[in-house]
Amino acid sequence: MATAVTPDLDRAVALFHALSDATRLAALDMLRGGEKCVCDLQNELDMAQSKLSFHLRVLKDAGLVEDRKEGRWSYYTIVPDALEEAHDLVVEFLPRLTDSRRCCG
Amino acid sequence: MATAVTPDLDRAVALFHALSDATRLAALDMLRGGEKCVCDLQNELDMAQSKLSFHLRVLKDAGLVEDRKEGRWSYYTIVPDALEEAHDLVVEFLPRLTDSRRCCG
DNA sequence: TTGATGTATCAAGAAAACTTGTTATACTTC
DNA sequence: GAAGTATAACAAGTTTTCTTGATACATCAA
Repeated sequence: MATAVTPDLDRAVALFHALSDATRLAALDMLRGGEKCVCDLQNELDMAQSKLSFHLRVLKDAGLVEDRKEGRWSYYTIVPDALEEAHDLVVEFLPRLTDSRRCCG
Repeated sequence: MATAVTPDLDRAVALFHALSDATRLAALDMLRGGEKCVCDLQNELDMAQSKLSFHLRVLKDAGLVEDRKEGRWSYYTIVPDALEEAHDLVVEFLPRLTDSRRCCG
């Protein structure tokens, strides 16, 4: 009930921050096509390995992606639930239909 | 066509950045109830005036709110279209259903 | 006009985020 | 093992963003 009315601001800040960087969105965009290894992301995004690793970490910490190790490769995938969550949070900031009186009479 | 497939990363970065701060989300949350003057936001959020002004500016620059002057007051309102835009951008990062083959065979 | 109020803007410092280069670790192949 | 590869993590420097205090401007009240 309360969660439906009052958005979880901390979670929202964390999610939106993770989404607010071009490198991270480019990586997410690649991952829309399915699981990718870091090597592929790195090849296509053409950036320093440590830089990509940093941004993947930010995405992972926000819960937007998951990783999986296999041999010497790490595979990343999008976590759709986290995007749903972001989606819901955005919607929660839409104006309420009621209670729209003005202030400062 | 291309816009439906490839999210506008710059716009997404700008919108998500504007949404990635607790002060700004708190202000937006207040504005869900309808138009408010800066004075009301300031009273309720209890912060330095210049700080609030700074964050309102960020929201305005991102197109998330609009302002209107009346006498010595400034009134702010949410721009629902911008939130719709953010909403759409989030959805665009959900994985595609097709083309989810793995890499690195 | 004078003084008070509401708000925006600016400048300087503080804090956070990002980048780059380096090092560490785990796995694989020889 | 030794050497090479994929990736993570760290450290130092840079850039961006945020905060704070001061100032400016417009409006309103007296």
